[in-house]
Amino acid sequence: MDIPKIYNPALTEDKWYNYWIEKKFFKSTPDGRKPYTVVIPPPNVTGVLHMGHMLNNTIQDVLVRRARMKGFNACWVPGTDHASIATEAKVVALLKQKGIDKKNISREEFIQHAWKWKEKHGGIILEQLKKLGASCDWDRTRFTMDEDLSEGVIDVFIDLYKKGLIYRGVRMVNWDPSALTALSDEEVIYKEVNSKLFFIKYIFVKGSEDGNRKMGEPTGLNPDSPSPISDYITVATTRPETILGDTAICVNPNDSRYKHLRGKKVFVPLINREIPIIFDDYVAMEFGTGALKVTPAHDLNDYQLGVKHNLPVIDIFNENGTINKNGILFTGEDRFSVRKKIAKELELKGYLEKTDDMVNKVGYSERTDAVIEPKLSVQWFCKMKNLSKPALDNVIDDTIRFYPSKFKNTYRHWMENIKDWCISRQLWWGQRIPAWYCSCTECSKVVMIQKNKPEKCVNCGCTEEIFQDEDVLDTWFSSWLWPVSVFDPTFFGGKSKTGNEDLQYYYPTNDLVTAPEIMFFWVARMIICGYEYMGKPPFKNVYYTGIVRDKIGRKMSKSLGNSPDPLDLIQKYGADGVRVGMLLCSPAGNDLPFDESLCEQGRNFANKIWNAFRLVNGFNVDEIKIQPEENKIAIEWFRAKLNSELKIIEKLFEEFRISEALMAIYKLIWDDFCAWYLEMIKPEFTDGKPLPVDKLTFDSTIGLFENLLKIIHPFMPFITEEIWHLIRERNESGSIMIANFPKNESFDNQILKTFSSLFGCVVSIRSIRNEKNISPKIPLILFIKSDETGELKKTELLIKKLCNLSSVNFTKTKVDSAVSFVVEQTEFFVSIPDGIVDAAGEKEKLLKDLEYHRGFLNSVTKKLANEKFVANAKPEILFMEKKKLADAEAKIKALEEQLKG
RNA sequence: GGGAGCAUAGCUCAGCUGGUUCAGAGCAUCUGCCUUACAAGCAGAGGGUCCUUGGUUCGAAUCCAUGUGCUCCCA
Repeated sequence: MDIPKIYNPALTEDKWYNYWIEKKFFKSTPDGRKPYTVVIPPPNVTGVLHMGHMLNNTIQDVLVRRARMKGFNACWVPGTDHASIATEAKVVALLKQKGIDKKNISREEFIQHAWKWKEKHGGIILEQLKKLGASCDWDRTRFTMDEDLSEGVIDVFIDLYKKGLIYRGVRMVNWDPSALTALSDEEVIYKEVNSKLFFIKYIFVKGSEDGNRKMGEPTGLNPDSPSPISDYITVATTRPETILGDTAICVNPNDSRYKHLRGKKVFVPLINREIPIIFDDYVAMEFGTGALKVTPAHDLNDYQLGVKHNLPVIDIFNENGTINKNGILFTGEDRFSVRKKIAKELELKGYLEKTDDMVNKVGYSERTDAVIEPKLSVQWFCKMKNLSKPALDNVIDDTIRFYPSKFKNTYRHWMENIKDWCISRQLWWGQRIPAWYCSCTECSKVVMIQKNKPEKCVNCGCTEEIFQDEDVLDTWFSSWLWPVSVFDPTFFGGKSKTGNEDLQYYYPTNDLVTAPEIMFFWVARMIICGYEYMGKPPFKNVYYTGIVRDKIGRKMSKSLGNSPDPLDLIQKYGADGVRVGMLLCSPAGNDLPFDESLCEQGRNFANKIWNAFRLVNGFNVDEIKIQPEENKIAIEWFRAKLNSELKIIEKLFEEFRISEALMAIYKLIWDDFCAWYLEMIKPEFTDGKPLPVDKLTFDSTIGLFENLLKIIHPFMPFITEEIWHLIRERNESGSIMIANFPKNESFDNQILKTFSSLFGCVVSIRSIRNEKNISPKIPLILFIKSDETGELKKTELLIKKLCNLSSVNFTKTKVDSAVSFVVEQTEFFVSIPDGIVDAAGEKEKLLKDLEYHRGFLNSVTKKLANEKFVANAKPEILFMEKKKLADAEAKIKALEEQLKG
C-alpha cells in the first residue's frame, strides 16, 4: 500500500461523514444507558456559518463525541430559530427587489413568502456544520416555528396569562423605526457617538409668576425676538428636534441659580407652547446648564418625571421616525434631518446660545442598526420578578454551574434587577399573539386570550366583529422553551404531567455551550422556563465561549470583513486542523484571538499523526522473533505515561478546560509517542533494510496507537476514522466514533521517574553533540557513575539506541578527559573523539554550575535554619526542603570532584 | 455614572487553599541538520523587574491596599 507523505483531508472527510450518517451513528433513541444530551444554540435562519459558530459547535461536538465513546447515549439536538426581525427584514428586502411592497400584500401572503425564503436559506448553516464534522442527530432537527413548537409557544403564553404573569400595558419601549417594531432592552446596543450639545433659550412667559394666567394666553411679549438675559432660561440638549414635544423644563430644587423660578412658565421656541418650570432633584446640576427639557413621550426618564409631575405627553413621531402632526413643524420629515433644520432655525431666530461637542451613548437596534427611538406604546409584557427567583438561586448555589464561574456575578446582577420582559413585536413573522378583541366600542378594553378565535365576544356576545392582535411574540419567547420543546413541544399544552418518553429520558440536558452575549436573552430565560415548567433546570453546566477576534482584537464579523470564511479554512487545513486550531487557544470565557497559523498548527498535527501511522504501518513483523528487553520496557513506560495523562485529561474535562486537555493530548502524541516511544522501538537498519519488529512489540504498538486515536478522536474525528480503518481490518460498523474510550488504569509511578531520568540523560548527550558539533552519526561512549543494580541499568539499551552510543559502561570512579553532566544525583561521562573536548570551556561550565548550586544550597540552608520556618511550615514542605538540601549537596559534591581532576 | 474582571516570555495563556530546583506550556525566534514516518519535519538553545508602590508573613506571581492601563456588563 502506497501511503502519501502528506495527509489529504479532502480525500477522507466527506467519505467518513457520509459513512457515519449512513450507519446512523449520530442517532439517539432512549434506552437503558445514561443519556448525555446537548441542545444546540439554534442558529438563526438568516445566518451563514461564522467563526463563532465554528468555535461553539466544535466544542459541543468534542463533548458529545467523547460522551458517546464513554458509553453514554449521546444526543445532540440541532435546529434553527426563526429570528423574526432579521428574517422579516430579509424577506421585505427580497420582496422589494421583486417590486413588491409589504404594505400591499396580505399577512398570509407575506408569511408564505417568508416560509419560502426559510425553506431555501434556513438550512444552509446546518449543512455547513456537517463539514465541520458535527455529530448531531439530524433526524431531530427542529425549527422554532415548526407547527408543534409554535403551538407550545402559544400554550405557554396562555398559561402565563392565566397565572397573571402576562399583561398588556402602555410603556416606553425601545422602538426600531426601521423594523417598525418594539425591541426588548437586551436587543439595544449602546454605542458612543460624537454629537453636539445644543444650548437653547426658552423665554419666560411674562407674568407667569403670578400663576393667574391660563396656558396659551397672550403675554404681550414677542417670543420671536428674545433679548435681555433675564428673559430666558438656557437648556442644553443633544436632541433639539424633541423640543416639539416638550411639556416642561425641570431644574434641581437645590440649584441656587434657579430658585427664583418657582411657578414660572416658558415658551417652547418656534412653536410658542407654554410649559411650566418644575423642580425635581433628579436633575444633575452640573450637566449642561442644570436645566432639563422634559419630553415625556420620547425619553424614559422624562416619561417618569412626567408621570410624577402630571405632565401632558406629546408624541411627535410617526412609527418610522418622521415628525407627525403633533410636532406642528416639519411634519413628515425624518428626525435626523429635522435635527439639522431645527438647529438652523433656532440659530436664525436667536434661540441658539451655542453648541458644544460631546460624546454620548446612543442606543442602536441590534438587528437593523437603526437609532432606537424611545416610544410610548401598547405592548405585551411578562412579569419576571417571581418567575426568575429559582433561576437565580440555582445558579448562585451551583446547581447549574457556569464555566467560567465569573459569569455568575454578571448573571446575579441582572437577575436581581430584572425588569418585565417586553414580548410583543410589531411583525408578521413569528407566533401571533393569541389575544382577541371585539370591535364594539364598549368592548374595546376586553381581551380574550385563547388559542382559536372566540365564537362570540365575552362582553357583548356579538359574533361578527372579533379580531386578533396584530403582533407576534419575541423570538426568544420561543427559544426559551428550546430544551423542552425539542423533545416534547406538546408538553406545554398540559396534557401530560411528565411529557413524552424523550422528554423524560433526555431532560435535563447536560451541557449548554453558548456565548456570554446571550446570557440574558437566552440562558437565563431557559433556566426560568425550566424551573417554571419542569421544576428542574434545563441543563447542568453552561460553558461560555469567548468571542472570536482578529489579530488586532476586533470582533470578527461579516460587516467588518475581517472574518475568514470557515468553509475556506476547512478546505485549506481540513476540518480536523481547523477544529484543533480553534480549540488550541480558547480557554473558557476568554476571547479567542484567531490567527490562521493556529489552523496550520492543527493541520501539522494531523500530518504528524498521519506519519506516525505511516511508520507503524511500514513495520515488517517477525512472528518468531523474541521481544527485546528495551522494547518491553519502552512499552511499559508508554502505557504508564498514557494512563497518567489520561487521568490528567479526565480532570481537565471535568473542569471544562478543553484547550488544556487538547494540549495535553497533543503533547502525549507528539512528544511522548512520536518523539520518544516510536524512536525507542523503531527498528534499526542493516544493509539499507529495516530489521523486522517482533510481534509482541508490534501488537502493543498498534494497541497503544489505537488508544491514542480514540483519545484524540473527539477533536479530530476524520483523520482518526481514516487511520482506524487503515491500521486494522474493521467490520462494517467498526467505527472509532462508537469505540470505547480508554479507561484509565492504574500505573507505575516509578517507571515514569526512571524514564524522566533517561530523558534527562539523552537530552544532555544530544546537547553535548550540538554544542561540540558532533554529528549524530559518530558513535560515542558513555560512562555512568553508578552500580549496575540501579534503575538506569534497565534503560541502558534505550540510551544507547537514542544517543547512538557504541557502549554504555558503569563505573565507580570519575572518568578523565570526558565531558560530564549530572542528572538527578547521578554523574555521567561522555568520552568523545580527541581534539573536540574544550577543557577550559568545560571547566568554566562546571564552575558556573557549581556556583548556582552553592547559591541554591545557601538559600535552602538559611530557610532550614530559620526557626520560625521550621516551626510553621507543614511537614511535607519541610520534608521537601530537606530533600532539596540533600540533592544540592550531592550535586555540589559531584561537581567539586569533577573540577579536581 | 453603577458593577465585574484582567495585567506573568515577542504572541496566546497555565500557575488551585501562599512553600517542590517556581517562574512554566504552546506558538514564534535563534543554531545545527533533507538522519530511509514526517522540512507541515528532527535535534538543541536563548528569552520574563510575574504592571507600579506599599503592607501582611519565617516566606508573596499567589493574600490585602493604592495607583496606572485594558476589557466586559448594566444605566
